[in-house]
Amino acid sequence: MSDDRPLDPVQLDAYFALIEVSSLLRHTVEQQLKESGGLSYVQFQLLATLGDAPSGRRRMTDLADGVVYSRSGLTYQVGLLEQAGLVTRAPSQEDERSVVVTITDAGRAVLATVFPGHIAVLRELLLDPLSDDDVEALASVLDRVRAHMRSIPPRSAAPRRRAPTR
Amino acid sequence: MSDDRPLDPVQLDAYFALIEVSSLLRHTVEQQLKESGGLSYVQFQLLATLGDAPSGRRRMTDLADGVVYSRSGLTYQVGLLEQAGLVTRAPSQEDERSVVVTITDAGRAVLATVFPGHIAVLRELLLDPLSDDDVEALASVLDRVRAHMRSIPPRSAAPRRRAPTR
DNA sequence: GCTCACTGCTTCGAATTCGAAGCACAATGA
DNA sequence: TCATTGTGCTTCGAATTCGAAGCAGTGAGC
Repeated sequence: MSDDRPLDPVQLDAYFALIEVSSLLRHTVEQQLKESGGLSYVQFQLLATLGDAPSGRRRMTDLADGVVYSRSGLTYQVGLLEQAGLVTRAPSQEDERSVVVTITDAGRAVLATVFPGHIAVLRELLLDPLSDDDVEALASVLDRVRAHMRSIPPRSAAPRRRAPTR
Repeated sequence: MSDDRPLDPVQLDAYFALIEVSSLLRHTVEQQLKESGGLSYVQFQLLATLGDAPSGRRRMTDLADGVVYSRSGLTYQVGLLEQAGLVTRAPSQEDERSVVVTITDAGRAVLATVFPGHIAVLRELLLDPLSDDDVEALASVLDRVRAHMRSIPPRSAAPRRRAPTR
């Protein structure tokens, strides 16, 4: 099925540049977040996701999906946020298994504190060297890739306990 | 200096898409590497960098720069690769402080084993939904961003032991 | 109502990660 | 030459990460 020829230089370049740019961006952002609000990148993503949500709440599972993260890691980080008073955890009414996480006022406050610096880093590193058209093009291409990725079943789609080939 | 206005939706979208795409890509690639060759992503990057180098050797520092990684983490991972027999470590002749890492034949073999699957994942996730022009555009924009990032002094550029403001 | 498979989350241990501190060599300059 | 500063790497401890296993609660089928 899949094509064994090597990638051409432009494809390789796109790939390497993507990895390097996102790594560097993430590193810098992480540092800014730590300095200005004592947050890790994941914690910021979680708070931001919650801040966007209708009433500031989401189920653990939905959070994990939005953040590309392992379940256990999520439990850990949400635990830290809870300790810090930035979120609240409570079992769902509808489904006794689910846990609903809610952002607190303190959480929103931290978010507000951290945001300006966050945006400044984005501008400085990512946006400054690009024209509006560039940004548009980048968004357009990556949107398409993202949609494609989401539509593909994850590699280990095998359910938890399932007779293999039987 | 920096502009306090919020980002417009397209800019935000470009940013979020960049993060999500690179995270998902990295996750999937990592998994493929682990299955097919028992390598972590960093280990693969290191081997690939060495494989590209003139005579398969590089100093630790140069490796770290190419990979966006902490020094101590590099020491750890190179240690693992050495244990596995995929690289060799030896002090540099010219500078007694430096350590020169060299890829072994076994290392090249693993690289060769892993590569086809690696490329297949790239195609499947990243390249398939894109036209040649899209890839070209992506590479062009990200190249520019990468060059810009490299030209900016790292945030904590302060030398190791330095009187602060004095 | 019961049973059985599934889902949502947490706990556990092992592996990886980072930054700070330490060690040895190098280079500068008095 | 010798002190002083700087550079390259490693070691150390603490924090984070993941996957596997475990524990309820749900829901489908009988």
